[in-house]
Amino acid sequence: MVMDKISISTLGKFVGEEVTVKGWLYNKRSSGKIKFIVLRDGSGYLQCIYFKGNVSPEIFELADKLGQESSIAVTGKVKEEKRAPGGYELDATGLEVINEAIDYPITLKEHGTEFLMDHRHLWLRSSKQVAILKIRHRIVKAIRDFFDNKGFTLMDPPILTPAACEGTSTLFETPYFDLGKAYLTQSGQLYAEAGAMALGKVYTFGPTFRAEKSKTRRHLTEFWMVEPEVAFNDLNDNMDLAEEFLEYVVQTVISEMTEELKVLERDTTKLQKVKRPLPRISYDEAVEILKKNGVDFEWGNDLGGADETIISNEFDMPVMVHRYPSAVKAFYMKRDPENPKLALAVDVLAPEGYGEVIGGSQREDDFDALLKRIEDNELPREAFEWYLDLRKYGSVPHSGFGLGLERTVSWICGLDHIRETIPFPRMIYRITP
RNA sequence: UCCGCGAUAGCUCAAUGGUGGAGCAUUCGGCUGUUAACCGAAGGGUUGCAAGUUCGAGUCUUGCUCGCGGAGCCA
Repeated sequence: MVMDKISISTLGKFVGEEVTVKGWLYNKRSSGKIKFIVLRDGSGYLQCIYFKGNVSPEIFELADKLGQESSIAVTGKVKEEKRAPGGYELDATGLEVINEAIDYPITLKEHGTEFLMDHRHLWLRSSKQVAILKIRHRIVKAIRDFFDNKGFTLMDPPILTPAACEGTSTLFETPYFDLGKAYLTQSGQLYAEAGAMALGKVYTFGPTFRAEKSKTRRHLTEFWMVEPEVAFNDLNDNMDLAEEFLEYVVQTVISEMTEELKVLERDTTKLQKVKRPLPRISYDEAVEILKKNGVDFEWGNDLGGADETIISNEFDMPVMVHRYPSAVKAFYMKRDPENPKLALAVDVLAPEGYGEVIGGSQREDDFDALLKRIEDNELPREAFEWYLDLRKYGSVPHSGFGLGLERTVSWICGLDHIRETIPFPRMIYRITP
C-alpha cells in the first residue's frame, strides 16, 4: 500500500513498506547506473537510490536532470542503511516532479555573507540554518515553559509607544494620526511593571526595536526580548530567578537538541556547566578583575564589549555582575540603600565572549525618588504619569530582567554573528529580504 | 558618526605594472554504493563606478558607491 504525507523523521516506523515522501532535492550524486538523490523535507534528510534496472528509463533520466531544490515526490521501499545519512534509505521506484528548480543560486560549497544575506529567503533551507531555526524555536518554547510552569502570566505590551521607555536609545518613529508621533518600543518593561501589580508575576515576550547605528556582530535593529517582572522580588530574588531560568533554558536545549547542535559543530562541554549557582560579583569586583588584567578602567564607566569578555573569561559559566554605578544605568532602577551611587542592577554576561544576555534590576518603587529621577533625566513627566501611578497606589518592591533572545540563540548555537539567529535580520544597512 | 579592511566568471578565490586563471555551479560524455562523490571536455569576464599617472593599469593615485569588521550605544 502506498502511503501519503510521511515526514522523513518518522521513516523508522515504515521499514519494509513502500512510501511516498514529498520534499526538495538537497543534493544528488551518480555513478553510472546508480543515482543518489538526497531529499529534505524540513524534518530530516533521506537518501533515495535509483538503480537503472529498477526504474523506467524516463525516471532514471529525470533523476539525473533535476536541479538542486526541485520539489519532488519520491516513492519507494524504506530500508535501514548505515551508509545513508539519517540511517534510512529509500529504494526508489517512483519520482514525480512538483516544480523543477533551475540554477538554484546557493550551492553546497562556500559562499560569502553578503551573497547569503541577499538570498536569506533561500539560505534558510541550508542544514545549518534549519538547525538554528529549530534551536531558536526550542529556546522560545523552553522560555515559555519555564515561566508558565512557575505561575507567570504572559502579558503582551504595546509595540507602538508614546515615548522612550528608558530615555536613552534612539527610537524608530512613525506618524500617528492626530496625536503626533509614535515610537516602536525598545522594551516592554514599564508595561510589565503595571502587569506585575495586577497579576503578581508576568512576562512579556515580543519584538523590540532600537534605531541605534550599531554595527557589530551582537546587534540587530529588531530583536526579541523576554522580560519577566515580579512583585515583591528584590535584587537577590531577581538573580535567583535569572540563574534558574538560564540553567533551565540551556540544559533543556543541550539535552533535547543534540542532533541540531551536532550539525552546528557546537562543543557543548561549556554549556553543560551552566548550572546553579552562577557566580555573582559586584561591579567593584569586576573593576578589580579588569585592573588585574591590565585594563586602564575608570570607576564609574560602563563595561564595554572587550571588558565583558575579560570578565567572563575569569569564569567558565555565565557571570552575574550586580550593583553598577547608577549614572550608567536607567532612571527606573532603584538605588542601593547602602550606597546611593550604585543601582540595584544586574547584568548576566555569557561566556566565550558572547557578552550581555540579560540586563535587569530592582525597580524604584518610591514615588518621590522616581519623580526626581524622571526630572533629573529631563524626561517628559506627562508621558510617565501612569508609570508614577504605580508608585502612588499600593507600590511594592519589584524586580525583573530582560533576556535578548537572539544573543541567547547565538551563544547556545556557538555562532559568530547574531544575524543567523533570526529568520530575517534587520540591521542598519539591511532591510531586505 | 569615527577607525580599519575589502569589491576580479553565477559562487569562493588566484594573478611581480607586461596575453585575466582554478575549484564549485551549468552543459556534454564516463562510471552499479556515492557521502560537499569522482574522471574527461565545453561555455562563461566592461576586473564595483568615474577620472588620473604610464608606452602599457585587475595591480599605482584621487574621488564616489556598496559591503564587512570594530568603537560608541545596548539585549
